[in-house]
Amino acid sequence: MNSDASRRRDVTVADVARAAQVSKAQAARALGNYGAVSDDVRERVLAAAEELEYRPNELARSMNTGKSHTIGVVVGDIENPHFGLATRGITDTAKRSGFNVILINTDEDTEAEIDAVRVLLDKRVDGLIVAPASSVETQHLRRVHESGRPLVLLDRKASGLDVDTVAVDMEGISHDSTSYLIGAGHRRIAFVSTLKTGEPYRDGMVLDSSQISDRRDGMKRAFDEAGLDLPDDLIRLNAGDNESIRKITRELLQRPDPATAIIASDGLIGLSVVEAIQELGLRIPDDVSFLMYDDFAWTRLTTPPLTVIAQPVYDMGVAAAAALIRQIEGRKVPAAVPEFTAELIRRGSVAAPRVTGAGN
Amino acid sequence: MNSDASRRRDVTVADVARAAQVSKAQAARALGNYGAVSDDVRERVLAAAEELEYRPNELARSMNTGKSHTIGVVVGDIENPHFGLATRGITDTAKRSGFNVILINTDEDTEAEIDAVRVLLDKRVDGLIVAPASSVETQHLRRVHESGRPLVLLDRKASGLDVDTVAVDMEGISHDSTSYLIGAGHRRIAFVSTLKTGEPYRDGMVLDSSQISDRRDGMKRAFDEAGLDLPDDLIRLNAGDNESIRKITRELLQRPDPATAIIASDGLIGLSVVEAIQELGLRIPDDVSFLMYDDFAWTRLTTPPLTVIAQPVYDMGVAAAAALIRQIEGRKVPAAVPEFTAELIRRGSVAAPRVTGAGN
DNA sequence: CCTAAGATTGAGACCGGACTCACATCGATT
DNA sequence: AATCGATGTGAGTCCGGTCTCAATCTTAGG
Repeated sequence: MNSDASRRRDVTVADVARAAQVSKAQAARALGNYGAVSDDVRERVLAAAEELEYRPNELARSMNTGKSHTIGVVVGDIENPHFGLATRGITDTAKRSGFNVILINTDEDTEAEIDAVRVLLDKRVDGLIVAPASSVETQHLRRVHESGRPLVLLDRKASGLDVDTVAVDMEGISHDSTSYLIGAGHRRIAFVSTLKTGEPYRDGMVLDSSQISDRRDGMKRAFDEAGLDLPDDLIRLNAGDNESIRKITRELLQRPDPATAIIASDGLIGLSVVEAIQELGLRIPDDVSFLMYDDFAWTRLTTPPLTVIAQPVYDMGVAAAAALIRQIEGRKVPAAVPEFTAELIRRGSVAAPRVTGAGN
Repeated sequence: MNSDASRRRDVTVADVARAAQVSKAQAARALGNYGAVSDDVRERVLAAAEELEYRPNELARSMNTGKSHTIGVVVGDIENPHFGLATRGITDTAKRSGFNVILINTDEDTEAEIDAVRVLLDKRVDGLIVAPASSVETQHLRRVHESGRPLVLLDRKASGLDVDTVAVDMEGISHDSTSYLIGAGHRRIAFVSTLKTGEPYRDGMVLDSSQISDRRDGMKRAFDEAGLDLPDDLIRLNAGDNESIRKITRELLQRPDPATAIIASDGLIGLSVVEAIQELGLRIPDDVSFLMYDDFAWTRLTTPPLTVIAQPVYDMGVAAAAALIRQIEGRKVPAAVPEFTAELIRRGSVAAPRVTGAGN
């Protein structure tokens, strides 16, 4: 009928108003569903809008409402199912409340994170959910918080930053699972984490990630309670790619006084550790016990199925989004973020350590 | 020093201009790095901006440039590592070119997809990458394309829609892997997919997803070439949650004329199928051969390691983003999207079928 | 020393909605 | 019939940038 060529410009309220023979203001009111509009006008405007396939420009709308109905999510790596699931919880919840999600990956790099936060702020997101790469370098997050922009932290705390934080009680679960290993007879328990540090682990070292330092603390408490010393020499940081993790694993198991149990700090590391163990021809749990954080579905399929520490990741994503949206919508009630607890799921990868001559 | 209270309003060019004692226009030019500005003015403006911690409002900028530097990504489920990895490829590439990503999940529901596309368009994204839930219901995508908005499809084609599509040659790899199974002696080869349909599979049925129908075609060709008939009764659609997949698997293996090999159409399904096989007390590959799409890392850890069809998912994400950005930046050269091919990685889950009395 | 090309600069329009304000309209109140 | 609060309605401003345009300043060539 009319101009069917792919015309460039979008249809605006002004166009609709003209077609409906009313003022721009009236058209805007009818379309935006606010103010007073007579039935007659509303009908004509809506009909014209339909006819012209009018779609509001959310950008323009955000301009003067100040709300973009968008939240920014900054995570280390969506490729990691842990974050994938959390992100799912966030997006599901956001969508339910009419919010969209802009996602940015940081590769656990603080510089990238600072940049991501800036970009998101420039885009005027209504709020931010961040899984901070560092619990120490947090000035950028502090600035966000001080500027009054809603902010919720996921997975890790930020030292000295009093914001809603959705995370499990890592110290507790770390303590419990370590005690479990100690109870099974293990003394040489290794812990492998990706946390990047300039130097290898040593006692008393300040760890950049609350998640990791809490776990270390939990392990230490468990050892203390058992009247034993935490084997500092078996705590390994800087586990990066598959290759480096396998190297670390080999080292842990082939040293003079080898680890009899290994705890992997996440599912991706766990994968490589198990691979390395298999490559060494060792058997789980006969030769070495294994336990990892993240209850990925595949852990049920290995032989033996793996004992893991399950975190309610999806629910945590939901809670983070809910808390953020609550802040955005300005409910005064802080309505404390629920506490989440991790759970030790005992499958088959932990057993008593192989008895060696040392015991005699 | 100055007002330290958390003031609400953001700093604008006008504020900076005032502080630098120049006109708004000049300040904007200095900040936006366009037009002619004297060194003196530039310095003062930049200093003032720094001092006031000025940050441009990207929304306002997008308003009149018409570009949001944001691309919309619509996928079935980021929780699925397949999409997680693809998304990673997209975000990495986008970031490198200065684009941000808004992500929306559809749960493979066309209604949700239509909605997602609309929302993204309203937000004036510069372009869209969509993994269409359906290859048949594609009017909404066609409309996007016709409106001239850059669009790239991922993983699946949309019938009759001539847009850049990043996908592997499914028919080919399906043919090859089926031939491989046939070569190993299998005749009763099952195929399990999540594709939702109102009714069970029957010969000649139109399948909603190009991915699935291509695979069916590939299987059929392989059987044809071997002078055999494709066992229609072993093609199962509507595999939903873990429970239903296990049920389907049990049924496939416990029927009178059971499947001797199962192909899972993605890694999530594969997981449940393997679980069900283990629950039945059957062994892979002695009792039943198994092969799945998606080369997830954990497939190396099971006993035996699984034979899989690997797709260069990350690279496909990269290619999709690159193609989209190319469109956005208006390069006339179509620069055809590269062809991707999947690869059959033979690990240990395929063997000759157990010899039964039937052969005599 | 004069003039024109080129560099600077400020005023103001504009993007597409939301919203304020002043001015009708209109049935209801007394 | 005069008055009043409750709608309806249109003109115009604003949000925070970009960009056009005309005016002003420099500065080099003649």
